[in-house]
Amino acid sequence: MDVVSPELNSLLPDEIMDTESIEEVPQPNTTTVQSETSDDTSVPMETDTPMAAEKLSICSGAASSEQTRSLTTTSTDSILGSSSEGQILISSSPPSLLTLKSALATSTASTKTTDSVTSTTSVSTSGLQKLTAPFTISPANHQIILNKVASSQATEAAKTAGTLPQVIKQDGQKLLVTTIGKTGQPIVLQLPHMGNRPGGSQTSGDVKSQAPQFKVVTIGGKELKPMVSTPGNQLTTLQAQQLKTVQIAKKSPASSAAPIKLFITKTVNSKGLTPQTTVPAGFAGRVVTQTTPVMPPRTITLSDTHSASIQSIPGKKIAISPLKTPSKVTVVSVASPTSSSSLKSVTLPVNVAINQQILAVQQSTSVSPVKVATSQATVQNIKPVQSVSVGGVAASQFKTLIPLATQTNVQQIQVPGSRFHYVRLVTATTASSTGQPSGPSTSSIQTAKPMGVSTGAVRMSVPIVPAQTMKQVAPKPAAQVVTTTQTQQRLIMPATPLPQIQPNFTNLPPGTVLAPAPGGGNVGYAVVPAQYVTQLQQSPYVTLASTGFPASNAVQTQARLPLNGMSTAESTSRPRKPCNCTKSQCLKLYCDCFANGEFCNNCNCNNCFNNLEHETERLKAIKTCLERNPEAFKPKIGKGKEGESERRHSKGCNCKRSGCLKNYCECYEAKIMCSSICKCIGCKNFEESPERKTLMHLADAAEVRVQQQTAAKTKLSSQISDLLTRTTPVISSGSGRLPYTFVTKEVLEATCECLLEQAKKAEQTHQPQAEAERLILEEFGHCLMRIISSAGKAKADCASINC
DNA sequence: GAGTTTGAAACT
DNA sequence: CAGTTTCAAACTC
Repeated sequence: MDVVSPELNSLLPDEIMDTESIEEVPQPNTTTVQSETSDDTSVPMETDTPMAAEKLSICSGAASSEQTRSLTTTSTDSILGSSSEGQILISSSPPSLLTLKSALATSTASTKTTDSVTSTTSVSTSGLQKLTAPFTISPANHQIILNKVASSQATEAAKTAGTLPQVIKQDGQKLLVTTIGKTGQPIVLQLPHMGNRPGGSQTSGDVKSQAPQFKVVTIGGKELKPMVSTPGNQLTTLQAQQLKTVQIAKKSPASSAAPIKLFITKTVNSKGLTPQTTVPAGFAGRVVTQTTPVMPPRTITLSDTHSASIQSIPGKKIAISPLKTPSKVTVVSVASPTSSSSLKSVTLPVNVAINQQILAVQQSTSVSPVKVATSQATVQNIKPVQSVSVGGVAASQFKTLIPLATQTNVQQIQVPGSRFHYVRLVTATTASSTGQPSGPSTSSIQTAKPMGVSTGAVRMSVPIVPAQTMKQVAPKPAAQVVTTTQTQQRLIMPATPLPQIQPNFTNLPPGTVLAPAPGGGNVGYAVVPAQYVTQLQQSPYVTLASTGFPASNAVQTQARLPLNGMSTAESTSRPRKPCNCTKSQCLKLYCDCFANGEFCNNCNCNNCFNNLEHETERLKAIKTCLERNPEAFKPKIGKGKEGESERRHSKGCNCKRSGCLKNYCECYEAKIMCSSICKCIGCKNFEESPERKTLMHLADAAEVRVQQQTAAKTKLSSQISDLLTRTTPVISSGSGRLPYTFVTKEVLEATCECLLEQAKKAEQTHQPQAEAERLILEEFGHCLMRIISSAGKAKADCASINC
């Protein structure tokens, strides 16, 4: 296997490297990949951090650099590889590592895209190596973006490169992958494109400015010419933080199909901060990274299943914003509308398995149900039009699944001041014009039937929805929240037309859900950043707006980030602690509720602004926090470096007096050891620490005691309850309580007979009514006395036998 | 429950 | 970036 230089590998995100289950799936079928330049203007995605960008692009043109590789649409296996070091490799070899195939390869479970026809794309390295990557081409304008960086940068870069729309032809189309530069040098992989597409670029000029060190090479026919060349692109070392982008643009030659782009962008943080990867859908394919022998193989799988009948839909884009939390996985599936769509069957599964992030986007028409395979080898038939695939995810990882129920145009929406990316979904009917309201009116929100994908660790994220936003896009009754039988999936919220939302986007807090899209049966569900994880269903705090709710009462969703250092199950099962803030108005990170992305609920705080009533202030506060620290809402406990503890504090603690053995210490509180990045003094929170061990033993013992006590209480309660249920109710009588079961039906009948007899007697004797009543009541009293007497006697007998 | 301690967050 | 202040949770009594 051909491997790009280790230095390049080092640039790849760690998440990518963690990906497992590289699967070779030779795809015999070679199908035509068509993509067409779309008029859609992609919404630039925010960049987590300004960085130098390194870009891999598969573009038309001849590769000039030494590490140039060609991607050819042939029946061979193609490999896109990246090393753990953040290096992105596109290597091909007969025994290809990377396979672009229609099904999600991660799972052995059969993932069938019944309607889709797999096209094979081969990647050849310098003509010496060929990699076949079968993939399906999505409708026009579909874009797949794996991006941690602002899309704007990528867009700009694309503009500079002048290679926006890329077209992959069915046969013989050649893709050259040029790895330019050595260590740290930007690599651009770009599919051959038909022509420039102004405004359609996903990349922004920021790339150039921020990351002068990337080089884009377009391969046009046999001629290779550098698309972008910056001074630093040759062998210079990348900046501390570098952006890597893999862009694959597909464009149908003459068809109306819009180009499909695949961007894999990574920002490499010199500090080793958790990089994030976003995979926009629209293109299935599998990128297998890590061919480096030294590094454990990590795989990014992009499976692109494309039926031969597939026709690209112009203006259709899917951009998945980078995940806020590395440990979260966002899965977005966009389903084509069942309506009269030109598309007969489109399956655009994108399965990306990245260390802690997996983004899977699969798009298909309603006509062709798609099976989704999860990493757990779980294959489900999702409703037609919806399919989500997730692969290779660790159990503890957070994942967000947001199916998009309709054929939609997806646009990235950037919220100024935040790093969150939003996805806009536009129904197919209005797909023609991007950026315009797709739906007839917001008032009509159709029933959305989001599907959850069964992945053990998958959970739906429910972003916080500001009331303000919801006022405009308040979910209509039809909106449905569907959860699968699987454990951790949660919510799905319908996407709303951009125009309605957009005005508020600047104020949207991270995790805001784009609301239900209007328009006929085409309701899209937009995901929103995984930043906020929902408390839906499980949480008593969650309030979902329901049908008929006035806009002002619109959804108040309790969103919650995974508690730091806690697993999903833990965070969800453990009740949230109410805060006691008094001065911060619960709008600063002092407030745990706010810090966790939650609204205050049942708290003890004073002058709380962390609620819908003060959404403006709240949004402003969120923005302020993010400006101050973009990582502010990220979990503090993340994955440590290789060889270190699995979990560690992202910043480390600064304890001075607690010895890091009290809950003052965030590390100790998270039940993790202090790490090298901690600045604590007198730390005793390390593996061999006797104090810590003692403390742990005590804690364990205490926990055991608590559990035992709880169990005992539970058992006792159960017994009492059982006893009460079995024991008939009693009536009080003197010293004790007598079971009223003595008042049986027979007793009642007898009593009534006695009373009737008394009445008859009075009637026969022609007693006045008053006298008759008195006699009856008197008899009733006698009856009661006899009953009580009998009950008392029975009780005594029962007690004597200890019953 | 009040007061103290602690360290993160916020501020300068 | 370092020092200081503010803040709320953790802790003690």
